[in-house]
Amino acid sequence: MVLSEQPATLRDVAAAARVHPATASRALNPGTRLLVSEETARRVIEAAERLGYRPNPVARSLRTRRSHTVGVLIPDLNNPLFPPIVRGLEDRLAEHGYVALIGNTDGDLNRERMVFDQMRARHVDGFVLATATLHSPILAEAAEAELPVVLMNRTAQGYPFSAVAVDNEQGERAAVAHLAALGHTRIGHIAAPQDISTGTARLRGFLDSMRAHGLAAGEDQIVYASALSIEEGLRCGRELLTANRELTAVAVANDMLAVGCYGALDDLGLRCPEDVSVVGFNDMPFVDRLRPPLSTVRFPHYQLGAEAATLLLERIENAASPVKILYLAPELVARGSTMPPASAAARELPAQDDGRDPAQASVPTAVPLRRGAAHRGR
Amino acid sequence: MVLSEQPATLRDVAAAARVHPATASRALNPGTRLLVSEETARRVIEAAERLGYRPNPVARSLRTRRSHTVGVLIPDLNNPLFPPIVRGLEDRLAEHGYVALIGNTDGDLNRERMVFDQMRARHVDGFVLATATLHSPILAEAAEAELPVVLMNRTAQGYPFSAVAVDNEQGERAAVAHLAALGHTRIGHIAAPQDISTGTARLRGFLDSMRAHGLAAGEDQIVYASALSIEEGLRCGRELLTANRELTAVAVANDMLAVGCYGALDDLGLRCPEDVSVVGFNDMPFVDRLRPPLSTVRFPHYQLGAEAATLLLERIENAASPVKILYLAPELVARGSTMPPASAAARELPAQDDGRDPAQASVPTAVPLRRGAAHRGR
DNA sequence: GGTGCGGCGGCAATCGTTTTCCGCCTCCCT
DNA sequence: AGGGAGGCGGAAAACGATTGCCGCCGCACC
Repeated sequence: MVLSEQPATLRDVAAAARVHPATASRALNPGTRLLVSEETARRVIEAAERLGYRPNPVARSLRTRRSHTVGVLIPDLNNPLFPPIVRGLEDRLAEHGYVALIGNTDGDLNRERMVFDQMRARHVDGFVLATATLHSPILAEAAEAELPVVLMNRTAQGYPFSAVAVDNEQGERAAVAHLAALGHTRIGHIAAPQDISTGTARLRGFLDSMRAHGLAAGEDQIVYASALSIEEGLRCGRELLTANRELTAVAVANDMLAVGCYGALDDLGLRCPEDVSVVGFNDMPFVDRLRPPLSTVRFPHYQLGAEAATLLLERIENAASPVKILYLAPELVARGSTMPPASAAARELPAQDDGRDPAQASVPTAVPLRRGAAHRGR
Repeated sequence: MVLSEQPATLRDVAAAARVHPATASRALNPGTRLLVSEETARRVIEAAERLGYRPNPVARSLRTRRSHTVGVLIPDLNNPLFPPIVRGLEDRLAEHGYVALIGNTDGDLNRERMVFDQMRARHVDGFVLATATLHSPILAEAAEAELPVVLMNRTAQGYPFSAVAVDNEQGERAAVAHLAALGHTRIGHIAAPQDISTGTARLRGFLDSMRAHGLAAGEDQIVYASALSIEEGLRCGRELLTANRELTAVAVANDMLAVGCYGALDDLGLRCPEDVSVVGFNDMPFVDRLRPPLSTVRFPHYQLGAEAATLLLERIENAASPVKILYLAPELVARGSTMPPASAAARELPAQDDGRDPAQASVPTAVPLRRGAAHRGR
């Protein structure tokens, strides 16, 4: 590579290799390389190398109508759940020469429309939407325009979009099963917003599992969050636990809400897990650093993003490729925020799927009491 | 706006308004509008409106060599410190019609080079680098190529780049002053990597302030982290506190490290804040949710990003604009992780800037002991 | 009434690629 | 030896905007 004022263009390469620019183009593109003789290709490639030629992606995009850019709409990048997902997405895209344009929407429809339009104007080749709600107008618009779209994490009915999501029903059932196995019978639920697929699926999982365990699940045991924020978790936690003092456990549909719920417990003078067990959903980063470490439902974040990227690339490369819906299996991870209810007799705890006794992972200052009780019971 | 198969081009608009495409272009661009008659401009604009004309940014970029895109290099997007900063950046950029291309580097030079080259190939108009280290080869390269660059959060000596950063020395001095005011005399420091400006500045602030308070600050009181991760914080915390059992407080140069340090305290059977006070740096999201809530040094995250964007836009719009270095003032926020050392006689605590007694904010299960002890001491 | 000037807007080149359409040359087959 | 086929590569037209240059027209001044 030689240093020059202006970066080398295809014409320069062609001139250096004594061929026509068209030939140089063919020689340089793997797809059309077989159209030129091996000798010519070699000469062109060598010249390109020597001049440090970098194809101008703008010019290429103009001609091919491909920007090798995809738009990614994230409801809230401040939620630490998303960065690892985005990482998986970006890495997979990068393997194929694509880059991601990240847009925050804050769950605000106007904002969502703005960034969506902005990205369309920039001719992104497709979209990964982590913002789907029941009433997203942009889904209909994207379907209408036949844009390649993949829904990520949240799904939506009635659109011809590929999607990758978590089996939320199963995940929430596992959360309830965990609490039930510990001996809890009066379990509350803080539900995520019901215009989001994760909200309804997890609520369904909760109700299903409660019924399957023969436990009552009345309307007074459920509080509906209107957003996925710590503040909203605080509000819901307060409401649920003041209205329903007998609850010994809360299955929270989202870790951000669960973090808020911790705050509510503090406010009400309740201890976690001694007075109330809490289980979240998502296993977002840092919840294992809380006191007590949060029991929650885990799914592979990075993979979710990577799979979404793969699905989108399939649709971009071949518009006729089939629509796929991919579900990732969730897994309960028991930590310190769940333990048997204070009223329950001490007894053998069931083995946990990550091999850790939940009591061992809980607050040092709190665990010895419980562990002692368990030992006495033997 | 009328719906059509192909999106309207400038030619379509021109045809609809019965003018030449060149005239339409002039009429549509605010900068050149005064070159056409008011009547013509009106007609063109009206036609554009009617056809739902959206200028093709790719074609425009090809001609103007401006992509209205800037590259942003982030050392670790999983660090929750960065999302709010990026938000500020993106919002400010959006106001001026620019979008950000976000790139993670993981503190890996190879990765950094890859995304940097990738972004240059895409003809970004400038860079915001939050990844500067003493030895970043790309800084020299960017300077050589006279790219518009703004350094964010981290600075570097000897480059003609604008920068926006925190006054890290002052911040760390405030952290030490806080601990000293509580009565601590044996204070350790977990230093951030010394090839990063924040690492050296905070260490300098620590040493300065220790000296100013007449406190010893020997080499055995300092451990150097080799990365800004929780794991590294864990390692450093263990090392510092096992080597130096008399420490009653640790000033940690970074919140991620501080979170790891919490883990080290647990491992060693030490309680925070009763046995060891901890103060971090950055006030990244969620540290107020830890138990105990982390005392730390705050700076305005969103603003940092927004100012970086402004600085970069200045440089882009006018390459001759002066280089500016902007420092944001930090502010100590005292939470539950700091209290007077156990050995100190109980006494009036200085008023905290957030109005909360640090003891009140700490772990409910732990605080009563300490609070009781304090009461007994009166 | 002629000349000059200024405002408006058309013409065409240009940005750097890709791709379609051909023409040429070679080689092989009959 | 002639003709056809096929491989190779050149010419030129896109893609959709911006912009330097220039011409036209009208008005004003001498």
